[in-house]
Parts: sequence; structure tokens; C-alpha cells
Amino acid sequence: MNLTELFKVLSNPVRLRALVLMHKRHPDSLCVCDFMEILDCSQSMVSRHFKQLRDLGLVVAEQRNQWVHYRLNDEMPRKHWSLLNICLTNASKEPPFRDDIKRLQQLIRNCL
Amino acid sequence: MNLTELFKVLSNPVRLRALVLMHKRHPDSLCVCDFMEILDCSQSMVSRHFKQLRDLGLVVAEQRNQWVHYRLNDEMPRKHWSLLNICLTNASKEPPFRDDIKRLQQLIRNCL
DNA sequence: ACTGCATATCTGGATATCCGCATATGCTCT
DNA sequence: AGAGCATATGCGGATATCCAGATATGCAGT
Repeated sequence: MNLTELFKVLSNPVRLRALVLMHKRHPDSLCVCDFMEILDCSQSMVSRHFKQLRDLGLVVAEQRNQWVHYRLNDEMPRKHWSLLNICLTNASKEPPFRDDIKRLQQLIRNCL
Repeated sequence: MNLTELFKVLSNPVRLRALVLMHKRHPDSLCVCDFMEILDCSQSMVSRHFKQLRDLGLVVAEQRNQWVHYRLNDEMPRKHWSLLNICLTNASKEPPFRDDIKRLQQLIRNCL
């Protein structure tokens, strides 16, 4: 994966918002249905965008019963990790992403 | 300009390479024909991509006789500036961009 | 005014991306 | 095996992006 590919992945709102959520949650994971709820988008949409993220090695999927959980891939190349880290940290402070994080925390609180 | 728009701009090789060159040269500028030579691409291609960069406020154009010189826009919002700075610094160490910078330095040396 | 050069924009076509809908797969429980 | 839920994928259409080639604009020198 080169830099332009990385930026292309980050250039879609759904993917960027999902990555910000995984970053916030790291090293824990979130299941697809949680993303659907927080991001308010369809199942096929989530699934297809996540396939791209998997193919590029940015995230890893883990099956738990019928649910699939996604998290950031610790084992991506360091250069990508550090840059991604900075980008996502920046993003998480901005309005659309900050609101997602609030919904994430609310959702986690409800699960206790 | 929001973050996804910023990343979309960075997701095209020509635009990213051009931005890396401007970053290296900052606060000085480079004229369109220099970009054409270093990036080895057509005049219309440079011009079209640069219009996007201008429209988003990432770069500013300055006319000097028949030449138009471009440089990074100092006056873009701080958040964008700091993130862009990091992205371009990262990029400038990678192969395709590093080679461009070498050609840039060679070109400058020849002009003395 | 005319020429030549630098740059900008327009146009059309190829390709890529994005998304909704339908369908397939895979898991769990009965 | 069958039902039901979660997830993945195939397909088709709408839209966006990208680029080459042609044309337009603008400046400098004759």
C-alpha cells in the first residue's frame, strides 16, 4: 500500500468515521451491527467498505459466533500506523467524528 | 474544507507529488513548467489539478510575467496546515516523492 | 496588430467509485 | 433439517474522477 492509496481510503466519510471509531476503541473491537447503528448506514455499505479496509491491511476481522468484530490491525507497517494514528487523532476532534464517538460511548454504557 | 476533502486531494499521485514539491520549496514557489518537467505530465493536467488545490485554498498562484508560480498557502486554517505538514513530510521520505525532490534540486542547481 | 510562449478551460470518452437491492453464506438454536 | 439472524457478495445504475486533445486567454517582444 502506498501513500496515495492510504489517503484514498481516508477520503470516504463512512470509512474515515469507521476508522476513527476503531481507533478510539483500540485495541478492542466493534461488531458490524454497532457500526451500522452509530454510522447510520446499511449493512451492505458497511460490509463493502470494510472489505476495502481489510484488503489494504488496515483492519482485521474476527468472528465471534454469528458476529464479526473489526479492529485496527496492529501489524500494519509502522510508517502507516504512525501516520494513520495522527490522521485519526486529528479527525476525532472534529464535529462529525466527535459526535460518532459520543454515540459510541453511549452505546457501550448501555451494554453494561 | 473538511478532512475527507483534504484526504481526497491527497489521494491523487500528481496532486500529492506536486504538494510535496511545494512543501519542500516553501516558502518559495515553483512555476507550472517546472512541475510539468519534474512530474513529467501534460500542461492541462497540471493546470487542472492545481485549480482544485487553489479552490480548496491549499495553494496560491502568483503571476510573474507570462509565468504562474505556485506555493503552499500560508493562510490556510492551522488545523489543516499542521496535518498537511505531517502528511507531506512523511511522503517526502518515500521513493516516488523523494525522487521528485532530487529532480527539483537538480533543476534548481542548473538555474544558478 | 501579429507571433510565440505559458497557462487555463472546455469537451468527450474511458474508467472508477458509490450505493441500493437482491441473493448467498455461515452461524445458532430448536 | 429448518428458521432466523448476521454478514458478505453479485449486479445494475447513477455519479464522480481522470485524462487527452482542442481551444481560449493572457503576456512579451517585434
